[in-house]
Amino acid sequence: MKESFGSPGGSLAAKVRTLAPSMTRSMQRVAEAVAGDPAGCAALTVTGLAELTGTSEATVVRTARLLGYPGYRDLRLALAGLAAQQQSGRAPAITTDIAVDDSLADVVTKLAYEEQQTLADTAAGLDTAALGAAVTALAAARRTDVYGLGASGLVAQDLTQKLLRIGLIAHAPGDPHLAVTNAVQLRAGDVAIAITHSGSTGDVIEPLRVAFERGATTVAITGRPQSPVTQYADHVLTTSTSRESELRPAAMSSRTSQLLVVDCLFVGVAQRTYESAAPALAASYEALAHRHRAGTR
Amino acid sequence: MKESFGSPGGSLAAKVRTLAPSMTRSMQRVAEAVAGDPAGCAALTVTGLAELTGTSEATVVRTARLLGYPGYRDLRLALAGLAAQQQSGRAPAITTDIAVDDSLADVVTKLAYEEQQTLADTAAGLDTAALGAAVTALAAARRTDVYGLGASGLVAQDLTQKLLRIGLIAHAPGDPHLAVTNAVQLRAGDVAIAITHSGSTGDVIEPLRVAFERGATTVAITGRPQSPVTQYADHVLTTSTSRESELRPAAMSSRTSQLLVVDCLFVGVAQRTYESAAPALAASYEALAHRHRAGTR
DNA sequence: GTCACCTCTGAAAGATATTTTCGGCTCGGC
DNA sequence: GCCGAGCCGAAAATATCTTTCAGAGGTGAC
Repeated sequence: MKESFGSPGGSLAAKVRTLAPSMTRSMQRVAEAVAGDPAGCAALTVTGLAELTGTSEATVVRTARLLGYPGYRDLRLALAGLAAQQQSGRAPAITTDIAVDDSLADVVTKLAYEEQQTLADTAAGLDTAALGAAVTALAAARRTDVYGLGASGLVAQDLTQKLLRIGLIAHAPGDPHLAVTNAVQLRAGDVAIAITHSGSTGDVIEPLRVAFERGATTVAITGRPQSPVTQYADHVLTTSTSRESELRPAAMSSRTSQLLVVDCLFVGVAQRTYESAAPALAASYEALAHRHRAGTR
Repeated sequence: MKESFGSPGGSLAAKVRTLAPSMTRSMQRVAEAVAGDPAGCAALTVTGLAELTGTSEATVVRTARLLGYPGYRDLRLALAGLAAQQQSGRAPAITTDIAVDDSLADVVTKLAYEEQQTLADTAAGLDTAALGAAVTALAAARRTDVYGLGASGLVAQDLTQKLLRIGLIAHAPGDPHLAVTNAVQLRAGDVAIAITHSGSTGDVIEPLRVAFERGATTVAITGRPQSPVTQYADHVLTTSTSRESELRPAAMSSRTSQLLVVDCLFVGVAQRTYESAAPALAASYEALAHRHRAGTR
């Protein structure tokens, strides 16, 4: 299952981070060079870049392909564009990681900044076509299952809650065994969504595989577009991967990224089914009102 | 045809005008095409541009030379850069709400933008002193309860998961009755956190009240600093409230905001308890590793 | 520890794109 | 009408990019 990134203009560094794990050593060297000095690399031919990174032309081309371009030529053009953009638009860039001795005010600033960055990267890297396909499938689904464990499990529940609110039928089984038994019930026209950052969480892949084989439309939300989970996904939605540090585990940024994707799905579905979604939203709001005490003091 | 002056690449149109008189007819055609649609021309090969302008490759190359580039290849790179610059120069300026007939690409952009906004607002409005007090209490707590329902319930679970990962004892009872029975067990030195956007969710206030009366340190994470829940809170952490629209319920932005606050709490606590937190984090990471299948390629 | 297998890697062949060459062509002047 | 100057494009020559293929290196099984 191959998915192309939506906008080639999106942050290249983010793309490199996302795909780095699925790269071989020499490809990583090339990717690093490219992400580190776009302007410099744009001036080089395949051969030049191959020599600079101590690899071969073939590897350079392979890297370009992995980054979503048809070949090196196109990567080079994109690089030139990127360089020009950087030139004009000076990024402010808070570079340092969160340290043990940072003040709380620093922590707040850095966390907020990094999450903003994550959001921007995700938005830039999201494949609108795949998103559209997923939305269409969801809007028409008889029922929807959402699989996710750990931090991703919360995202799965979030999506489920939202879909229920607009009158769709959705489940987010937390127990992997139940997930599989649920998946068996799916058939063509139903939708199954797997959420996993690594893309290789067996307990999440398994129910998706079952759903896939039962003919349901399957969607994977993952940070690794080349990972096992995508084998069984009709549509792949890529979340961004930001560099992690000891104090800020990857789970944190992947959650932010996943939530944005899930929100987009939700809003998309709500648009498509507006006629029924709007009253359903209003109704669920009403139903909760009496649970909140009156005043604000 | 709009051209931006001043930027290094932007002078292309000017260059064309200056040199036009010394150009032959077919070269002018090429120069015009290039100045008129840099982005489009950047996508073409020599042959393509020659066909488009009804001329030959040789003429295209000659034109490139005249414009000051060593050959067409370099002109093309410059063109790509120019196009990217024009692209980015266009201010996005997202003002409008998400509408029913927005394209998915618009939805993605707007959602990302609004969430970024929410993050910035939250970071700016966060009371560092209260945050510090809450962190101190958490770091020293014998045990911690986190109360939240609905969307806030997921945030509560998120915090709980994280605290557990660094070796603290935390619970996020989902059932309001259990929450109260849990709260009864708390005493001085323990911490109770209530998460509610409205600040007036009875089922969340009640356990916090109990905890407060048992002498535990209580924290409220709410969007309404004047709401009932704050009566029983030693420390109040305010989340931002952005304007909501029909397609983007308040729950969405409050969740983003709440998660940032919760992340700050977590990182703060991890800093304070670094000695024990670091190995605990590493250990939980290890434990999960075998749940992920090997390959990614 | 050894073997078989699989993946990664770069050299070289093959395909494209760019540059150069060169001869035909047009157009103005005589 | 004839001549020359310079413009123009077809095609050859070159550079660049892409693909193929076989060896290197690592990994897991036995």
